[in-house]
Amino acid sequence: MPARAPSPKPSALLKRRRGGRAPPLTREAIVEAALGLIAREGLGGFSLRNLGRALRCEAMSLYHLFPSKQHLVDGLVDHAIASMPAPDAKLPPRERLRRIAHDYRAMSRRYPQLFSIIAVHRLNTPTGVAFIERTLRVAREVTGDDESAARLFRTMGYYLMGTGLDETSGYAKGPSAAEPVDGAYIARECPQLARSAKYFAEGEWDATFDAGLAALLGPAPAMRKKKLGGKAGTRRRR
Amino acid sequence: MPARAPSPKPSALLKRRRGGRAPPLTREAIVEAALGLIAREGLGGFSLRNLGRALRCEAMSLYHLFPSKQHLVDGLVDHAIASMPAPDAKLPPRERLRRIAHDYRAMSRRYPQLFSIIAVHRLNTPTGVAFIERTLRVAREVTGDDESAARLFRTMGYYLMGTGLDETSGYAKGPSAAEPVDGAYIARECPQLARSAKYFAEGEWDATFDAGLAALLGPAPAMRKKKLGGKAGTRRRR
DNA sequence: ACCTGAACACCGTTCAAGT
DNA sequence: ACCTGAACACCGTTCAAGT
Repeated sequence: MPARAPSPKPSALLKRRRGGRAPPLTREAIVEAALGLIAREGLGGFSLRNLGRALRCEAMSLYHLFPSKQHLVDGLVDHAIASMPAPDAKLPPRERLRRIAHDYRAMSRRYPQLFSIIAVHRLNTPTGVAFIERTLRVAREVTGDDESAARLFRTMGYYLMGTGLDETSGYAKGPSAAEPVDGAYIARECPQLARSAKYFAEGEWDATFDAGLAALLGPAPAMRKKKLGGKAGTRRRR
Repeated sequence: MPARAPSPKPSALLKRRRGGRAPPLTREAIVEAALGLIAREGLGGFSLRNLGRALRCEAMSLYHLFPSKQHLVDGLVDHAIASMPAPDAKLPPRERLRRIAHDYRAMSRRYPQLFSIIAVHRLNTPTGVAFIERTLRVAREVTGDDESAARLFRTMGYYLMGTGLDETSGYAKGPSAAEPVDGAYIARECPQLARSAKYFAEGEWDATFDAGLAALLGPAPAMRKKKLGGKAGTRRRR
């Protein structure tokens, strides 16, 4: 807690909104502030009281725009889902689906702290079902029948969920055992894990992701420039 | 909260442990009680105070066996990981790896409420790294080289993580939008989603899981009895 | 050595009250 | 109409105290 109002009368600061020229509270302002708060402090710091402090209002004022914290979380998830671009209609269907997978992964990296909520949140808002419908239609173009399209959508979704969670909250950054084993123990007891460690490093994540995606979706088209060294990677930004 | 001590003096009940013949508190007893509490009430009900009530002791007594709630969570994850059987050494490597995947999925269904914690928990206890080492060795037998083995382990892990989360906490059972769209909206705006709904039903989960696993790992060996209708499923129990 | 219970610094949410 | 702040029923954890 570095800079938390050294003023002796914090209530004077909190009054700013009503007395001063502060813009009125809006849903968008609250969503932006919440995303910033989560990005800075993680989900552990995401409380309505902290959010009120960031917005210079009382926590309970937020209930005027969002009837509960759950409604606000829905707004955050919608914001993240809506941040994904529409797939480029000029690409062949299989490449469009591959792009969607890369765009989803890019989204998980744009909202790393929020992603553990996004991953298991039902997408049954208008924004959410629009994303699902759009993706299912591309899958249908790829497979040519509804059943295979549904299964491809689902298995690709499992894979994207797991990848995003592992990369944002999992082995690399997630909660560790309170008393983890040390490197000497690994070297002694787990030789295959020791030999695998270099392929688990962050620099290998792109190649691993593309390998799994190719297995689920079919191989990517031959690279235009030869001999890139197998580092396909996620190139698109947003 | 159906049956919560109608007695007018709950403190008398809490005293039972010290005065009576109650067995002493052990780590195992606490882990079992915590798993039961989570299974009954979900992670939302998993507090040290509730756990103390289930064990008829003060919440603070738990600190004697586990220095923090995080240490207890490590114990729960270890318990779940240790519940998976060792793979049958008589099977060919690829089938052994497929079994491990099915065993992991079975574990996620044995601890559905806990699984959202298991999925992102680093497995760096002795039990955890033993599971990783054992699985990596099978993957190494399948691929024949360390790099492909590491990537196969990782991508299969992503897939298992996503599957387990989706089946235990995701679209089917997970948190819903506070104000979801209704069926009429889906039928009108999302025809491909409407056509896909039947393949998303719980009865299709086994077939979908096996389809994705076959894509990542290679097809399962031909079924012994012909014309089973594509419903391979997860047969082993534990 | 093992367990207790008051206390501390937090939560989300309700509600009567202010302007 | 919009915002406040006290209050309620919870958290994990600390700590001095009991037996």
